[in-house]
Amino acid sequence: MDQLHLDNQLCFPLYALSRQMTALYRPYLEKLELTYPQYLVMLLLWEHEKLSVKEIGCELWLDSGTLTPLLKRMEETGLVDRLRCTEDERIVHVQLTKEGKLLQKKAVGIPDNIFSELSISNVQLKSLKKELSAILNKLEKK
Amino acid sequence: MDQLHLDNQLCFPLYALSRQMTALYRPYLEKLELTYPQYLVMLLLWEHEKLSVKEIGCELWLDSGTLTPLLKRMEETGLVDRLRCTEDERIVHVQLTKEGKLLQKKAVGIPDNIFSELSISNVQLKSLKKELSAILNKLEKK
DNA sequence: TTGTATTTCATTGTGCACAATCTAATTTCG
DNA sequence: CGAAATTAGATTGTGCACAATGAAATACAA
Repeated sequence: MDQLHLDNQLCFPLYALSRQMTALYRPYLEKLELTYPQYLVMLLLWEHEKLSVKEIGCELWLDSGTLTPLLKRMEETGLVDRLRCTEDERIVHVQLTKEGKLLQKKAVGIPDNIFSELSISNVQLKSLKKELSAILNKLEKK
Repeated sequence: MDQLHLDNQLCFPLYALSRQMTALYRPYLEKLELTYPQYLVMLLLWEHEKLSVKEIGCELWLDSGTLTPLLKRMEETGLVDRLRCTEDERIVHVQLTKEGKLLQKKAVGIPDNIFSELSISNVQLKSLKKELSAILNKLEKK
């Protein structure tokens, strides 16, 4: 029954570390009044002028049941606008408000701060990221 | 602003892969009527006759706000007993019922099934687990 | 011993995640 | 064209996570 020991599970450190990493981000994100998933949406929208809910979900591996209420909260706090597409009314486009765009300035330092708290080498960080991404991309999206 | 690109974040693949991994477990765990965090509690209790809520939280990095309702649900489904300690009434001990112990037989095959779905080498799996655990253990528990 | 601090768990409230279901819009195909 | 299938989001319900607070029991110090 060795496989059933917690120590022998890959998934557990993945699960635990993922939560602890978002806990590392939390104090920084609180200053911007963002949660970690909201921060991920902001990262996407700082890169792309306009994205549909579908596109955001595709990037973040999240479905509308998660994104719809999350984006509504972000709309309420004035970070994004949600616009029903006129050509295809099934689609909702999301884009940053002026305030949302300005928030980028306050977020610039976050990755460096997190990195320094981790105290691992840049090389190791990148190889780890690569390994995790490789596994992730092998898992089929339903 | 390169650091603010989704692709350059370590935390994102960690977050996304963690969720996708629990999604891999889901079909197997549904047959046992367990969620992934409940499965982690079962792993601990299959190894240890009796654990306090505190000890479970310490192992899984979860607090009572998460564990209390989770353990109550597991008590309702008949997997565990929750017993207030008589020597120190602040403590609640958790232990498996007969049914809970028997469930181990049905769970034995799960890790191998997950492993085969991942299609990565055993060596890579172990080194990855080790790296993640190392980072995790460097992060201070509050 | 008595007041204070600490420990352990429970409770409340908010925000994800995600399955299941629904609605409306669009596409496809006979 | 018109019915059936597909697609994009929204809704509902359940179960985590976790901050903040509270309550009760124990430890500890003066």
